[in-house]
Amino acid sequence: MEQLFDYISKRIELTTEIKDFTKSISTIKNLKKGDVLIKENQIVNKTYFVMDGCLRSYVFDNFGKEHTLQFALKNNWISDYIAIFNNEKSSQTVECIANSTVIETSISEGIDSIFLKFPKIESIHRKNLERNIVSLQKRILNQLQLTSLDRYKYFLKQHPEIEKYALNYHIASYLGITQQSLSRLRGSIK
Amino acid sequence: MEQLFDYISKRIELTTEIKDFTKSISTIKNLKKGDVLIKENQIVNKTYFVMDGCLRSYVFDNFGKEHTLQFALKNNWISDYIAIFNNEKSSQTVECIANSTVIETSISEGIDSIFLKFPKIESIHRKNLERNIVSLQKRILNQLQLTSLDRYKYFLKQHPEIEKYALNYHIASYLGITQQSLSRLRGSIK
DNA sequence: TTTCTTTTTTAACATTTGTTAAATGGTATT
DNA sequence: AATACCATTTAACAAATGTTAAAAAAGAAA
Repeated sequence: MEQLFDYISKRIELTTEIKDFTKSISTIKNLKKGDVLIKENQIVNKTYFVMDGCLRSYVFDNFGKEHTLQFALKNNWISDYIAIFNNEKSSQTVECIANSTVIETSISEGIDSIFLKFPKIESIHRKNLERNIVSLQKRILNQLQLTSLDRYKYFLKQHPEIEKYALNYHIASYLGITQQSLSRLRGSIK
Repeated sequence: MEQLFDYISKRIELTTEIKDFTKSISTIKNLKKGDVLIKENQIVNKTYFVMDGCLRSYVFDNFGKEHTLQFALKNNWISDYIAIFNNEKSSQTVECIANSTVIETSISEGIDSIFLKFPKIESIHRKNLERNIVSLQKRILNQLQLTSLDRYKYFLKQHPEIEKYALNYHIASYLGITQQSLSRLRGSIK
């Protein structure tokens, strides 16, 4: 749990009270490759902080194809935030793509009520949201202006250790191309 | 100015103190089509709430092509948030694509210091960020799974009055296709 | 109206990416 | 080692989108 506090403390100092509260709603879990943490059409009241390993969130389209929204490596949060922020059932699947250790944090009492009790947590959360928006906007701009080859290169820079964990088709479905196209691109690099 | 307060009040009740503070850092501006509010490589210390009309934010790529990140219609905020949240110079251009009335809000004292003085504004901001993340994630998922024709249809639903304001190539550069391709798609609809 | 300017459409061709299917490579299990 | 299973690569062809250039349409200005 200290890993999470270390991570946050780099930006905002944490009181004992906040740490205790966070501990009270969190559990450390060891997960195996293939474990599914969130399925489609569920109520989402948990969010995950990756201590080690790799998780992936994705959706299925009408043809059953998967489209990857996010990879979460060490020190990243992952969940179905569309469901959480909109108070909807999940549309995403969150899955372990490697043996992982995570902190599972329960937000079943409602995130707004947490922020009411601990305004400092709202500040932490707010800053995370801002960083998240920056990276989502950058991803969109990349999608608009880069070729798929350049998107792939940029992706590898952004996710340095991803090739240890992710399959070819995981990455392709994040970039918005087929696994065959990605294979072609990889061939063209050499 | 009441339009902004009405908009916010639907979600959170506003005190006179907050309204007065907001007024003290805000000005109503009448703008003409073609006016540029933010240029590349500037310090960004303003954000804009559209009361009427339409603004657009976009970047230039290495070939001088424009890529649209956002259209802001009535009751929407727009600025270069990558610059603001990262404390960087602007990489985006924000431009009026129709005669517009906006509220220009100065955040030159730093948004963090504003939130320190008025925690309630931080809550309002936080909720806006959450909604923004939902729509950015949905846009990415659409980009991954929809054909350009379906993206175009979805875009029109999302921005009902956009055709009054935006040129063909504005929309194409938002969807990630050329204006010629968009023209083809429009032809195929009839 | 006429002219000038800008935007949109159309067309021919090039390039990229998708689709389908088969072959190859790798890993784990028996 | 042999088998089975899964992931990756390759190839041929189809479809979608980009590129370039010109024509048509729409708007603005004289």
